[in-house]
Amino acid sequence: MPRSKEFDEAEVLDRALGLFRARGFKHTSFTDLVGELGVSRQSLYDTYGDKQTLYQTALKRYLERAINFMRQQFDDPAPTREVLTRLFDTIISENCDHGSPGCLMVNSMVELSPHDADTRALAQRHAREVEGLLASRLSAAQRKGEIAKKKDPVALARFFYHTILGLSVASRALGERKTLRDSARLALQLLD
Amino acid sequence: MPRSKEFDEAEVLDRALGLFRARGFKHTSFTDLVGELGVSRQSLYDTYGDKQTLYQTALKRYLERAINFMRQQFDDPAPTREVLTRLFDTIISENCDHGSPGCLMVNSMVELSPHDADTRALAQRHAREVEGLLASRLSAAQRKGEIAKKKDPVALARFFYHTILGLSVASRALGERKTLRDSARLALQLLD
DNA sequence: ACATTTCCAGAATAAACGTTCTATTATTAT
DNA sequence: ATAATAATAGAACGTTTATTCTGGAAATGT
Repeated sequence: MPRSKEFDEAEVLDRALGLFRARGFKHTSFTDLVGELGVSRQSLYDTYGDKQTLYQTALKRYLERAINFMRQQFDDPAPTREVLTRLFDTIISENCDHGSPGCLMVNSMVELSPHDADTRALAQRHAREVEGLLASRLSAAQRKGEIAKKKDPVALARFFYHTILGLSVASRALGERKTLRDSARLALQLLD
Repeated sequence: MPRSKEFDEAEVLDRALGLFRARGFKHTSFTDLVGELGVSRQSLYDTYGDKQTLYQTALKRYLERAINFMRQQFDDPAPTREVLTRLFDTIISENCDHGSPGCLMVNSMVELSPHDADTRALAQRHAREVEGLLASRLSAAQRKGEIAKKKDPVALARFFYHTILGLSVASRALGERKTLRDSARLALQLLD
């Protein structure tokens, strides 16, 4: 019967994700992966398929985690303003504090979306999901009178999503955490 | 004495810029450039240096144009709100309407800034310039009473810059022009 | 003990890459 | 006309790329 795998499939996938996130798809060679993951070339192919498939798998995992995290934050019964503030701060920290890797989805949107239909589809689906979560929380907050009622929650949700995209780019290339937090605070004043 | 160049150096540089902008640095091979610019390999090397230098030259040209355009928009004595609305709309059109090429600076920030110190420096300098232009126009508008006075114009300027970054990413990967315009309108409500 | 399967190290392959070289032709200023 | 420069096409070079192949060592379940 088979010999069992010597590495943790999920953990190695996460480390691959980290490399792709920091360097991008094209700038991460398969040899880089072999060297830095500590797993042999053949094992990587056997386990995850080719480079493109590995990337897509990592990206899907990343998006799933991002959506779950957001859903979980929005389960918090605290005031929406607080919840959103915490969410933005977490996103900024997450993007800034690990050697400026930015967000894998944003990196993919810029590097791959124009050439790769699959990535483009993932990006569009993810955008709709995020906007949906934001919009439903915002309209609930409006019903509870937590935030101003005169703005369209869907438009507001899209705007906040665009803000997150901008902060991710800025964190990758400029990376001044305090400045980004200030920007997030300012964006949230649109709730008034 | 020398034979004169058969191609317009500036025009070919602009076309190279367009290719880099649409596909990114790594995804644009030198052979692509030779094929699509209609200029021979050797002439490209003789005129612009190697691929990296060509890219940097194109990027600098792009940034110079962007700053000049912004400066020119801000020379308009019209109300700041109108000027900013027009500016955002132009940026969105520019990024959306040409086969989703996005913004070359944003693309560079994501693809190259983490590995390349020169690109990173260019990104930071450009960010400061844009923020500076925005901030001075905003504080002038505050003095004239065109917009609310209670917000810090520097923070507001940074926020608007981050908004531009976000819209550029969204235009590249999602590209729904009307949605982006709505977002820009919403961001500008922070002037109240 | 044995068959099975996975691991690993590294060679092999074929294509694409950036870059340089060669050779020829065309144009200009003197 | 001649010397000098720049254009062209395409071969050549050495590297790097993703991927596959080879062969052997290691470990597991029966």
